Amino acid sequence: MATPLRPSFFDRPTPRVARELLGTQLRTWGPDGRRSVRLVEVEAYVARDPANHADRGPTRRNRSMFGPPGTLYVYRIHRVACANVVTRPGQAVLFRAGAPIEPERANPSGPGRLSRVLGLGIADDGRPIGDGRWEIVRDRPPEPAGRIALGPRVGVSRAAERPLRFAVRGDPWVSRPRPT
DNA sequence: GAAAAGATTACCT
DNA sequence: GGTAATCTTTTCC
Repeated sequence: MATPLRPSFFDRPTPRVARELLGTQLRTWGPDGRRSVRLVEVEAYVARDPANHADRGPTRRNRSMFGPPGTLYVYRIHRVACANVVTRPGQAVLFRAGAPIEPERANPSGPGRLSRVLGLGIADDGRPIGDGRWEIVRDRPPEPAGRIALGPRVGVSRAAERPLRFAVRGDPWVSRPRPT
């Protein structure tokens, strides 16, 4: 009983969407078939947030962040692609880590490795959820609040103190540094 | 047009 | 734990 998340799921406050994404399955389809991970770590990028790529309005890089809820936002940092899902205009949730499902031996711990495992790249920027290329499904109840660790976001130099990182407490696939 | 910074990762000691 | 790799986007002059 796997329920695909619809665009309306994402049209809610970003931190709440982020929290509820923990434990869901993120799936893609590509030349090598289906790839999937179970999300164990995400970060919220919100309004009036200096760490948010969209904080200074639309640019070429972040234009997909102003698309409808459920839009995929992929950007490159150094040599790495990182994937997000848009919630409300100019806000998104970054997929930081997952537990491997398909293939079992993959290492999706870290936003770059997660995108790599799923085959997501710049070419996928702007794709709507459920378009046949990617989807998110819920196949188990949401993680209870007591099993979620909150902490500061990783690698950001501005608004670094805001607790907008969400992770499944104690999960071995959560990336470093592990939140307490 | 030039320069700096970066939502990272891999590999070093 | 620290740092280099590496390259695109953004920002500033």
